[in-house]
Amino acid sequence: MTKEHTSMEYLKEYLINEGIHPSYQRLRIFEYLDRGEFHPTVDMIYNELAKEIPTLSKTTIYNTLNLFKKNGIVTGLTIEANEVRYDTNMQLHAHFKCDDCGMVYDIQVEIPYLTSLTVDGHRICERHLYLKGTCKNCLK
Amino acid sequence: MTKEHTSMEYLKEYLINEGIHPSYQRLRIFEYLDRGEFHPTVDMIYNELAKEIPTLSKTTIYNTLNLFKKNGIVTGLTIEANEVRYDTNMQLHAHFKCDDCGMVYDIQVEIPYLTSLTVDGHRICERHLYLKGTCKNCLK
DNA sequence: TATTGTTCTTGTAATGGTTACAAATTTGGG
DNA sequence: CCCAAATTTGTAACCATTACAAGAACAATA
Repeated sequence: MTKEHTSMEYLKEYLINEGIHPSYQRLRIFEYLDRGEFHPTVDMIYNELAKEIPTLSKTTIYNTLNLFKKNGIVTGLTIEANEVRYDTNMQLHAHFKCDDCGMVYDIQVEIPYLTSLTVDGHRICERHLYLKGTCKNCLK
Repeated sequence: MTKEHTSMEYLKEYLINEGIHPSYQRLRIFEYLDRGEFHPTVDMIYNELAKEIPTLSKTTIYNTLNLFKKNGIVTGLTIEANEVRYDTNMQLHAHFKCDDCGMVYDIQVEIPYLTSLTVDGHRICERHLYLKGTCKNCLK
């Protein structure tokens, strides 16, 4: 998915094309993920969506995210050991996490090396580039 | 630390120089980590060392690894959400994890971009490049 | 060498994120 | 409208990690 805000109808089509039955919960979860550079955790998704979907269960969120991952439309970022953040932007890019405020930023990278299909004879399927430090805003 | 096997005496000096009191447990844990490209988990360290140090506690391993991390002589790799692997090689390098056998390989990288101190105005302190796929051996 | 305060280690219990599981609900096709 | 399949839900289980406090080892001093 791109970062532009997209209509529910479009997202529904998108899920169907990716072989995912677009149930109400799945659609809402995907829509929330796709809103921008949120990179939310399961808790963030739950806390936000439970306001509008009172019956929502955390298990559903886990199930849904695992389904999305299996179908390759979402990736989990394990920048920190104790929290997985989810991203719908499947294009090759890096992530910067601020140690102060916890914000995770998308970083566009131009590293031809990363697009290589193999390294030292190993076949590469996934690439994760994580940077940590103090962000722009917290440096002020 | 480099990847060459090093004597206990040298490791002891090294810990002292880094401001870490070299207790027996700390020394043995560090020695185990430094043996090669193991990148072991806490469980691996425990299972291996408990054979020779029957009183060893997992809490000690956690305490020790956290101390090592705080003093900057060890880094935790969060390639997977459910397991942290530990590395004494503090030089900038990437890691490749095989989805089949679970092995984690060191990858030497030559990416000037990664040594940059800032990106998009954020100050970078840590860099992690994780690759996943199928390793050389499992491809056969 | 005995003393004493400090550091280090250990076991148990608590915590928190994730998964397993089975019941309840919703959905789609005939 | 009804039934079978898929989806959602809540509870309980699981597992890695941390909190905590007691016990052991250590270092410094006299």
